[in-house]
Amino acid sequence: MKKAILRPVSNDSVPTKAKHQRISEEILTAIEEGRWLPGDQLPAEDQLAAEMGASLGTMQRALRSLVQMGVVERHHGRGTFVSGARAQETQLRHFRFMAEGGTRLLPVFFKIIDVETTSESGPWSQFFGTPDGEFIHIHRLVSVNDEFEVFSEIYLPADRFSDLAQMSETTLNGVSFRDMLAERFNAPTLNTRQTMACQPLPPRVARQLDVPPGQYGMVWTICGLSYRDAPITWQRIFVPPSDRVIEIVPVSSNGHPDFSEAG
Amino acid sequence: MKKAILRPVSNDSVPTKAKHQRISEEILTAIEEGRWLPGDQLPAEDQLAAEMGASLGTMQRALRSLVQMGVVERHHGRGTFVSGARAQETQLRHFRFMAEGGTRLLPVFFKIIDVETTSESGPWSQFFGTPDGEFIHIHRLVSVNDEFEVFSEIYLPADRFSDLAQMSETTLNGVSFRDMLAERFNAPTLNTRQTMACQPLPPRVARQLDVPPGQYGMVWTICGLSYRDAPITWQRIFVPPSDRVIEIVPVSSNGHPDFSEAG
DNA sequence: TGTGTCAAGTCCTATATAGGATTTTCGCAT
DNA sequence: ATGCGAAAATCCTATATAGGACTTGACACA
Repeated sequence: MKKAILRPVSNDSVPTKAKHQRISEEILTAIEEGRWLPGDQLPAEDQLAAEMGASLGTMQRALRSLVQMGVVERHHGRGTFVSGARAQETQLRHFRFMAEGGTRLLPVFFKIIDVETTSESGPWSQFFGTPDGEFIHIHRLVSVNDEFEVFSEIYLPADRFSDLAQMSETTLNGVSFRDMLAERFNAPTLNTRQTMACQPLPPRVARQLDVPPGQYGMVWTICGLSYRDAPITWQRIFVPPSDRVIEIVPVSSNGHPDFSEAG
Repeated sequence: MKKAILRPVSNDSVPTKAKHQRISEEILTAIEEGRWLPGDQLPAEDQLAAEMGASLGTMQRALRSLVQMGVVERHHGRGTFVSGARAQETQLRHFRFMAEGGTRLLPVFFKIIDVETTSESGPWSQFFGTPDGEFIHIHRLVSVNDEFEVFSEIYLPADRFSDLAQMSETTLNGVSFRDMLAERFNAPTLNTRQTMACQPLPPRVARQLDVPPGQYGMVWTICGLSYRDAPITWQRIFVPPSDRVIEIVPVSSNGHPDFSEAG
């Protein structure tokens, strides 16, 4: 290629990003670092544009993309706000439980079985990228709509969430981890990677769920990601089969107004 | 409200849509009606803008949203094209099969077991909104990576796809329905609704898959939607458990460059 | 024949600007 | 106090315009 020769010496292989992208990332970083907290109102778009040396149109485009990511919300005539845990309630569950008619089932009760700290390695340590790290490991029984129960285990990096290990079990009981992590640790779950398989339930789980040993069920793995896809939770949920057809439906990842601009 | 009183009489409760949305829909309609076919190149953006009486910026915004929907593709310096089946290959599978290491498994072989026409009602007729309609009903064995097999049944509305019923089984053997419907019937699957459950496999399925009767497996329902969420396929897939941990991973609905503008 | 250059076609980014729509605030008259 | 109405703050849509970047194909030249 001739052009390669003609290029200036500063050939940063990174193909310079568009301004609206850089702005979008800059704002994301600020939120990620907690300089703006969930619920906070951002400066007005024209003010932001001026501050960051961009035109209004460019700033609007950057903000639109943040809206799509679920990081901020904009309200006509009111302002732009950092999304809180509440806002994400309906978002980003790739799956959710559903009854036969199509009505939605919600996890209503979380009962802690035990909390321990471990440095055991496994898929979770791979997910967190810290093979020798310490993890908080929590077993829970989750009741869905008071109708049936699933067994859940969660791994969290111990260093980042050390405060959590010291919370009493009674404090943790009954709360949604996702909400708690978003509210108390500025670690909202913005995206997930999930896998699912049909396997015999482990003996311990079968015992807890009160099903026969060797019973098949669904094993559902959920990796929770936050800003910039930083890993925050590794979770495995064991779902026993039930004859009242309980289903799991996928929800699109950005929860979103799919194709919001298309109406 | 004062303003309500001052409003003109033509109070169409439909809150007038934005121009870029109307344009986006207009183009979508044209594609939907086959006035532009998959692979076709659309006029240049400035030309389109002129034709439809919009500014360049507005047209670009409309086109961006169509890109996000997966309806068209734009290539810098080349043009804007209606997405074909090929383009959707990586898109919109909420789930896909995956081996333990994370490598992807692809359905490689489709073997037709039988094709029949039925007016039986069921969840499919509800999905299509035609309780008394006729449906083409096809049973297939699908081989994934030559490693394991799943059993699949598909329902299609007979009126729309009558040509299909007349195709010979040998023609249908081995093809992906999604690709075939997109290419031959201008009915690309742009979105899906899926549910999953862990249940005993029906006797017939267990026999076909060569697993013990009563064996638990995953029952996976996929409703395929096309332009404007028009229903096109109702499919149910029966997956036997396997000890080589076969998993199913969700893929975000628009397949996309999730948060494409954020980098 | 192969090669390099140039031009046309196309999409992409960005700006400045104007006006409209929605929500909140606040002062003022009752 | 209460309610009304104007003003301010904010987001939303749309336009016109300028220049840059990528792709393709034609044409001249070796």
